[in-house]
Amino acid sequence: MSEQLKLHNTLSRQKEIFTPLYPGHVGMYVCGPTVSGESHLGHARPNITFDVLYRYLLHLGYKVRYVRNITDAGHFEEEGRAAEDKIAKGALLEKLEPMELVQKYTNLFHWAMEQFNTLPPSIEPTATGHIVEQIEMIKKIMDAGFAYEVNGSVYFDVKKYSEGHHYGILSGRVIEDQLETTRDLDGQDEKRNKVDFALWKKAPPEHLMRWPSPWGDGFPGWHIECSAMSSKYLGKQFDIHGGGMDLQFPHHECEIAQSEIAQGEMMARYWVHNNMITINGKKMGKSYNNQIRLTELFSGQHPLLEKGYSPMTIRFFILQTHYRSTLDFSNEALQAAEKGLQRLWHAYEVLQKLTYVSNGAAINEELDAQVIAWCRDCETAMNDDLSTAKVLANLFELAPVINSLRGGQVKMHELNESTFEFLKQTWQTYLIDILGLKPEKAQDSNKLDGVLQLLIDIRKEAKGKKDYATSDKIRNQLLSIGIQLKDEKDGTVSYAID
RNA sequence: GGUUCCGUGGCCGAGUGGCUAGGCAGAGGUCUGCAAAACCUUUUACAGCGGUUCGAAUCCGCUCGGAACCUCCA
Repeated sequence: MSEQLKLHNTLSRQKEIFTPLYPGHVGMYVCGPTVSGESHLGHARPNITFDVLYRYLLHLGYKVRYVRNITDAGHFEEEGRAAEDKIAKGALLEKLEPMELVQKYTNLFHWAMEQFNTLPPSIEPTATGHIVEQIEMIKKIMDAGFAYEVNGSVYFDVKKYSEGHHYGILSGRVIEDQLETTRDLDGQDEKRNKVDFALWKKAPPEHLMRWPSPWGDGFPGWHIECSAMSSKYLGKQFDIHGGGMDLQFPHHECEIAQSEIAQGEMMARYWVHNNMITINGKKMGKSYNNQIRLTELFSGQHPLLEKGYSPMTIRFFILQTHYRSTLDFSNEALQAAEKGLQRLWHAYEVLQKLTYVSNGAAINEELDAQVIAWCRDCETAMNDDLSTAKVLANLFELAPVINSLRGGQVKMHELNESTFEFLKQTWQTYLIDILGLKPEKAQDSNKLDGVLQLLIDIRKEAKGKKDYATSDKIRNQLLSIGIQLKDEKDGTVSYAID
């Protein structure tokens, strides 16, 4: 009775059973970052969410092509540098080279994603690398009569589109309302209607990024890249399109309209949107001036941060909430996550060291069944629209069982061997492979381990002689540098390094 | 104003008609030379008011409060 994966489809506003277009294969497109600035905590959410979806699809045995774009074309300026630029007209090297800026933030983004242990997408296309494809698509839309040129810019005619198509199908917007609020604000604009959006923008002389086109020098509009690149790599129609909820309108709505006209099909079948990260109840975003950059988050260098938080703590923090709920940032919540994750790691490490032994004594049927149930429920939870929070809750339920096996409160023979193997496999599969968490502490080198074993021995000898001054000194000094000794139930001593 | 969504115990957060969520914090206990860790036990819930139902945190209505989108935004 294996269950099927269900995903919440924004198009229907319901959870739907996921069936790929082509059996065994999944095409997934996720809107990536605009690399005109440094990534902040908000950016971590979609990338971690869709990384988990990607990993889960792989786990289910699908061959997945995961495409995540880099938006590196547009009206970019770097803060603090734009002003200088206008003055420094001299040497080429003194000027801001747009690709330099874009490269810098792309590198930073990649670095952060690596910290979060996200798998790289199969293809990571850039907007600047697909100008030709975008121009071609714009031409198609013009030929079809759904776009018009004004002064070297090209706009999509939303009003005309809406006469034969449902503009607002994704976001639930009503075109008439949009048109009405328009009239007052119209005027100086080149657009026929305010709802129209740019496919191509004419570049003013001082504009840094520019490419030649049939309509003169300019740069692509804000939505066309996703339509052009997704169809190039995933086909006219593909399975999953993901991104932040704030992209539903207008970005994804525009993508749908463009693709519909250019290739006559609804581009994606399942639209998956993650919710926002808030801070003090407000969305973290540029316009609110409340974003915490990832570099600041890791280092703790930010007025709102009491300390730095590791990438895995943040990943765990994000996965502890369902991806469609808002997630409120606070130091308290992050610190709770940090401790919770530590507990999970401890149990994971203990589990790695356990091996099954049985003396033929009776199985504790109740416990055995309960362990199986918690393990099985991980799959059920993931299938239910990626309930990562529930998966983690199950692992937390299992943690005391694991610790008890180590501590002796529960004997190994109380579990069936198959149950124990299932337990081990579940942690490996869900914690490591699917949720993508990984141990962060520096690999314990053999030498460090040797030193610690020596200290543990000396402490043991001291304790044997009731020389508690010495034994406590070893324990306390190690603790002060972040190494915690743990006296286990069975008399052995283990340690944990911060 | 329009569209959409949310309001769960000290904090964070699952759950969507009946069955313990979970984490962090707090309390008590076991263990310990004392601790820590670990294990066991445990207090405080479903914004308010009405309705549907044998039964609602869960469905419906209203009220109050909050958020997102409608402009670049993950």
